[in-house]
Amino acid sequence: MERGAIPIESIPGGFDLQSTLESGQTYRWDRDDGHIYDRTGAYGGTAWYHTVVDDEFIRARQVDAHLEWTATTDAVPLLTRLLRLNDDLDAIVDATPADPLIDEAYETYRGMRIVRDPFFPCLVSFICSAQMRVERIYEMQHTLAREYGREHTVDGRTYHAFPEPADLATVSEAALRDLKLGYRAPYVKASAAMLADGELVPEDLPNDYEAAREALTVLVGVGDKVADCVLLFSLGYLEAVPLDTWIQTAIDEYYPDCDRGSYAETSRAIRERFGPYAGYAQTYVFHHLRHSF
DNA sequence: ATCCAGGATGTAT
DNA sequence: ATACATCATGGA
Repeated sequence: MERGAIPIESIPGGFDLQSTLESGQTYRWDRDDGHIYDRTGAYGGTAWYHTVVDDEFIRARQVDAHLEWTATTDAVPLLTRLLRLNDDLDAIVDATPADPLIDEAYETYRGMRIVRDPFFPCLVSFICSAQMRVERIYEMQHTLAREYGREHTVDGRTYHAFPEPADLATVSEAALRDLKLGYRAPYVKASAAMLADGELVPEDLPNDYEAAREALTVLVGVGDKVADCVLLFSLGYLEAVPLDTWIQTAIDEYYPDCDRGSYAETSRAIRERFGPYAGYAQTYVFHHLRHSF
């Protein structure tokens, strides 16, 4: 195992590991203490988190102004990619128009970053997110990894990667339903098969945001909202604004003029108001609304 | 018991 | 294009 520490001061705009990993963006990091998704605790905690990505095991925590890690390889490049450590948060905040709600969210959770999750686990987690609580989405992804993900043994303990598309494409729908995926089971299986067959290649998606969103909806169980989540939390389209129930409530209360009736038009109105990093603003507001509840 | 949770799909208009 | 019922599961 290798180990290291990234000084927080070297991360432009600061960093907060807990809010980044426990804000409903990614479902691929587990806390060592087994306590998933602590909605009551204050941020700035020093818990260890771990994940398996690209056949590598990574463990990380934030303490004493450092992002500490141990891993089966040099984790700095991986952490930089997964947690978008090169994003200049100050510049992103500066580029976002002043707004009371967004300013408050940025102030409260400053340091939280958009993640860059691997495509397939991100896709599956948000297909599963339909009409589902965040805590249970987490459970479903954990179960999928445990049942069908490749095993990694580290210090005598077993961890699991997330399954590949081909792994879930060949699983029966009934088996997925047994994992409590409900009506999402056939969606996951069908989309996994499409990816395994190369019917959609994430790397070949158009650069244009709206075109990419439209292209993603060919997958089963993927509408505009899930597509936006994948574009934002995996593919780096920082203007993507997932219009979920929480954000819709915020629109009703704070930005009623942005509600244009349809998803596409409301999305455009929100993006015109909040700019090229509207996805960052959305994620801060989403987390702020849920966490302050 | 009834409602709701990071929605999408099939069908009818 | 838009409106509606339907889709599992578990917690409040």
